[in-house]
Amino acid sequence: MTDELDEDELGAYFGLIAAGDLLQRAVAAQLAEHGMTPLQFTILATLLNSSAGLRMSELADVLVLSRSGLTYQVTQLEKAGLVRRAATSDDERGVLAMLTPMGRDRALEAFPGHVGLVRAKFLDLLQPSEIDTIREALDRVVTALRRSKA
Amino acid sequence: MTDELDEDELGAYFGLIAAGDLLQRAVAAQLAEHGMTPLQFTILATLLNSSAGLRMSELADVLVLSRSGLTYQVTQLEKAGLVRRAATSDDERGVLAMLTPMGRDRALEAFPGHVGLVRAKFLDLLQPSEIDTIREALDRVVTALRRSKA
DNA sequence: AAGACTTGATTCCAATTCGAACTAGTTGTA
DNA sequence: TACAACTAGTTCGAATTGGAATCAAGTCTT
Repeated sequence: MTDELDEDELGAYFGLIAAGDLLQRAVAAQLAEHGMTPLQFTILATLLNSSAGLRMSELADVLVLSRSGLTYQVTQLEKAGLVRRAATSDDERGVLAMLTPMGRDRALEAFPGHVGLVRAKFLDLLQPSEIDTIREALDRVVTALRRSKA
Repeated sequence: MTDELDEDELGAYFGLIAAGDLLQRAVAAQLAEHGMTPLQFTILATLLNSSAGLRMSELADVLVLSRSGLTYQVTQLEKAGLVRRAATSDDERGVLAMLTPMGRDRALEAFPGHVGLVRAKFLDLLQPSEIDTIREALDRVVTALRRSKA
């Protein structure tokens, strides 16, 4: 019995994976219109809340991305003029990533459409009680998975 | 109000993305012990149900993977001796991918652990009613997203 | 204060993925 | 039948990602 999943279980599992993937694809398609990938949007959105900039390491940790991967993306965003690197005052080794004015503009431009898509393709399809259940249940799952990773 | 998401909405959205990602990572870590990636496992598992083999195109479509991506993976699996290619009888252009006996063994070996992980990190953390709600709600989301893609 | 760890970030390399171009076999049509 | 359009699969090139190695700067121990 442990080596099988019944209809409902399989449905919930596939639903989770498929819904997550498809939603991310839809988001990707939409962000492409703004000339950015989901990861790049996430970086910009994160920096939007930190006007003083964020350390590369902090940013990588928040985004659960490898250091080298972040270095690559920040370099891309820098070439595109959306992000700039700055030295940290205290630690000579540190590098701060922060938005350029254009980066801020582009992030703010992309935001409404992103939120609109999430609403249209996800939240608007659910009852408030379902949103509640999903939030609560998946939070439990996320907590468990994060714990077992450390 | 449309350009903001409240706590609950954000929680459900992040939960969906995070739970999906983390679960896939956990699955990946486990399958790595069997020397395969999630995609490779999915390919093997799919072929497990088609003893006569599947056309490359069909397989790519089922897995929502590009043709070239599948070519690459099947080549890898072929090198590993888990899959073999065969000619189709009717269409000279066609190629069938099918499991080797070893491929079948390896897929069957990996299966219980995979199911066990999905249970331990996901299903066992949820009430039956929650599983039901998630399955139903996400199915609606998946349907909507698939429709808007075509 | 010197030498040994540790830490922040980048560089380099291998793996994976997609799309475009390509090859070969099919189908349709005049 | 011959030519055009199409289909199946592969190959090639570009982008992305993670891990190992590397470099520079801090910190700690003695």
